[in-house]
Amino acid sequence: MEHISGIEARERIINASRQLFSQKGYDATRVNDIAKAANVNKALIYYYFKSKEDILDFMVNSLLDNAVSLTLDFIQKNIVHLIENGYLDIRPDRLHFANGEAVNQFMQNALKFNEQLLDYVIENREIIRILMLESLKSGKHRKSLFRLMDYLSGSEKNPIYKTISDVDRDFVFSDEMVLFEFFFSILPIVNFAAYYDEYKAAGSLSDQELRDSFLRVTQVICASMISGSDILLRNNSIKL
Amino acid sequence: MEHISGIEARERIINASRQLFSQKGYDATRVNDIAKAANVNKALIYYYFKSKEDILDFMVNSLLDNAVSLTLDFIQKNIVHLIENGYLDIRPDRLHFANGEAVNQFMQNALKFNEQLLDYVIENREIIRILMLESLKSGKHRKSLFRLMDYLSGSEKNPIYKTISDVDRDFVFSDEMVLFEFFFSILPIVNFAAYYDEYKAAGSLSDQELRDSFLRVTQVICASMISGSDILLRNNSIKL
Amino acid sequence: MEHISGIEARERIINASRQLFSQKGYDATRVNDIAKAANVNKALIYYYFKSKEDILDFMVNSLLDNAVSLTLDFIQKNIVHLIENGYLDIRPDRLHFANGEAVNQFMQNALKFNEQLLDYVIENREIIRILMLESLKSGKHRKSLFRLMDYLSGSEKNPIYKTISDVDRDFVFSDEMVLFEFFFSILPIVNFAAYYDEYKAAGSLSDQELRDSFLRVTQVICASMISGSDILLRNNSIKL
Amino acid sequence: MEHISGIEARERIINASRQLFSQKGYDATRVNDIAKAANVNKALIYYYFKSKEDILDFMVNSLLDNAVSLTLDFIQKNIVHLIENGYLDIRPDRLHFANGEAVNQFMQNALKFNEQLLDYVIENREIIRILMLESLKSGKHRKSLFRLMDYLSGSEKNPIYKTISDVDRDFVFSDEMVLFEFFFSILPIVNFAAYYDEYKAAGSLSDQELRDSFLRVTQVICASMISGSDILLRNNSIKL
DNA sequence: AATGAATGAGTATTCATTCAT
DNA sequence: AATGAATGAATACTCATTCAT
Repeated sequence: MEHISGIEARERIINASRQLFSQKGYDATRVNDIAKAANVNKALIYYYFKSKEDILDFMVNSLLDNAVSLTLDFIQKNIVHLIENGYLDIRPDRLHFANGEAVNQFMQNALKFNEQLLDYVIENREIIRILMLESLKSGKHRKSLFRLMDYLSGSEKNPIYKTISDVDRDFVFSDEMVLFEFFFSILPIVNFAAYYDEYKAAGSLSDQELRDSFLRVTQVICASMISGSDILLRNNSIKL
Repeated sequence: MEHISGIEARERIINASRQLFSQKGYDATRVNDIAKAANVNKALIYYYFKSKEDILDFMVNSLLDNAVSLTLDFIQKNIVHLIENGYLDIRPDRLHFANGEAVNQFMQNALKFNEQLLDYVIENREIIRILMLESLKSGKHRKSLFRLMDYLSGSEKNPIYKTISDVDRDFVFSDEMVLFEFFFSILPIVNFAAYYDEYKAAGSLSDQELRDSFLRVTQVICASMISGSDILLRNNSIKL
Repeated sequence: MEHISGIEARERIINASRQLFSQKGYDATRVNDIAKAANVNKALIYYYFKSKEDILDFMVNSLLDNAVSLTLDFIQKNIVHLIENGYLDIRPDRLHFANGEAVNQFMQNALKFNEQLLDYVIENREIIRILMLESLKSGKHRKSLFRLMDYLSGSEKNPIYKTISDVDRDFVFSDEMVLFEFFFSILPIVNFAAYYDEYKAAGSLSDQELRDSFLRVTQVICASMISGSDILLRNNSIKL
Repeated sequence: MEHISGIEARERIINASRQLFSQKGYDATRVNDIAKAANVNKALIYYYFKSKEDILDFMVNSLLDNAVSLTLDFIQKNIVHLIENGYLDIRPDRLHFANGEAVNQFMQNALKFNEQLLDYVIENREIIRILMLESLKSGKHRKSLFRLMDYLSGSEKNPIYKTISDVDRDFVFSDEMVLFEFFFSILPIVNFAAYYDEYKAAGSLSDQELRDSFLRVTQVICASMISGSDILLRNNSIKL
């Protein structure tokens, strides 16, 4: 078997694995099939990776690393700046902005971030699917998805927390805010990516419409966290 | 092997399967392990079920049937009644209520329904997990989760649509509303159930607190669909 | 595949394994070959044994157990009796007998024991071969052969030592005696069994002649341990 | 990978192979492991050796050649001289010496030879181990160890026989003597070397003590072949 | 002399399923 | 209804060897 194109064998193995893991799940994917799809000798897979699981680990880790750096970048460029200048105060229940101007700027930047994030997850939806699949099982990657949630918690090890904490000493994540963020922000995005193709096949929206619709709702959710919105969390107008 | 308790062998097989499928995923679960966990002879599994897949099918189908009848019941008892009496008009972007009284009644009933639904999915979270797991793969059950979305679409075959349509001839589901409902209502609940144990292990909330927090947010999302809320969908204040 | 004869499948697997391990060594024996030789389905081997190594373990352990019980039996019936009646005193360098009569009786019994032992090892020479093979490697059975040597050492756990010690309080194995016994008694017998077929093929002796010749030499070695023989161990006529 | 020391790659390959073959056996040794242990590229092994087996052959052959020349040297310098001068007559059952002086000289020289031989085999115990390991299998080297026995047989091709035969026309090896020599002289030495490390780990003797003990017993065995010893072979005092 | 990449044929082990009783 | 034994087809992984440079 020759170097068919410039894409190196190792690269082809990763691509084929991603596609197959994403389609059939890790367990149902056969190393044989990866070899065929990647057009390499089966043994070569073991030349580059210690085991089938090693391929999975590699992919999961790269994804998480990327997602986190994307988020950190946003916070660094936006939240930090607003807090430093006194335009934003993060309280347990809401984000409090100094004025409408600050709100507008935040919402605009949030939109940009969400657009960027959405594009990233849609592009990487195969790995996201794998990540979800594995996080639902009891194996090694059960907690992988929850690593994302860790970035919503207040630990010194959490770079996101630390970044905000450095400029806002009083800052604290409330449990309910974390839950809200996780189940109504992170997971919807992850789900959106994971079920993107399914959803598109089922619905009538185009790529662009689908993306925009989702973004709009994302902004709604985002807005609901801002003080002044009549949608409130705990101890507020809505009683259980 | 004797009848250790009154629980029949078939029942034990189903329980063991549910637990194992939920933990390790269908593919990674071995018929051998099911036999051991159910404390039955491996061959007996094939006496009760045609194949390993047959066990999965059985469980997925019973869950979906239950979830749908639960929802239909809610709609029958609430939505239908409100529409018939002219208190509610479902429009593409929002739910329009005749007065505050109607809103209050709706929100109260929605809360009851969500409580009921939440309890149901938490109790059946193992099967939900399996359902998610399988819906992420390309196999037979890939579309199982999307069957739920079908109940948000306007098809004569959809009993929910039909039920509402019977009392509101103009009624139509807008694409964006379906998307909103699916990604920000159904999927969060499904995810909540699927990740319930993981989330509890990671966070600090008790069963009750966790459930209440989630319900509160659920109400927020629900409220955002009601006209008068300042959170609006398409063609509204939030521009992309 | 049917029950071809009365010999059960498990038995056939063991026999085939013994033969193949003995011929080619454990590592060079293929589970496939065992299956063919035993005329069973390859998977059936894993029904009866956890792994290829498990078969080896089973065989090595049965052999050692048998050999030890054979030896214990001899000591119980002979040595113990002689010591109790004051006919034999085991000293660090030699066996001291009360009179020629005792020597004769001992030598006769030793001959019987050696005959029995020789027949046993020749019959089980395949496993002995395996045992030697494995004891030369660094794996799990490296020390298996040395378990035999343990029966020449003075430990309360050693049933042979204990048996003799019970009737002769002063009794002690000298290091040199153990070495002598091990390298010039046990190992020659083990080697004899292991190389039996090779030796026969190379030499001109019949089964009977070969066996008798070896026995005669065995007796010589045995006799050399008796006081009065002019062949002496440490601190004796032969100086280095 | 660079030339780490002056030891050439080929040398390092041989050393690594010897060690690994000796530890794990030929079959269980991987070419990969040899490459790592020798700190050379795997392909380089095939530059120096035709195949894995080729490495084994090389080592086995060098050992045997050395051992034989060592023995021939001893016979040339001692036995031949004694026979020529009429001091020694080799008969089927025993070595007959003309007088005590001749016996003493022989025993002294035998001791020297045994010391030399012992040092040689201990130093080369890794290869000896390999030789034993392979001689127990059915492969190409099954007969390697028996090549040593060939030097005890009366064939014109046997340089040892020829050397003695040249000075003692009546000389003949009796079958029983060959058996005695092989199982109670050659094999114990070979075994001693093969199990040297194991034995040392198990026992309490130092290198020096262990070597001396073994030598002493060797002399005992040697002495038992001399006429006048009361330990006799066939047709003698010990009857079966 | 040296090496990173590649490969065909295996190798132990597993697994869902079936059979005979 | 229940079971111990049996099986064909895989399955992940290995290994000695070769190739191209």
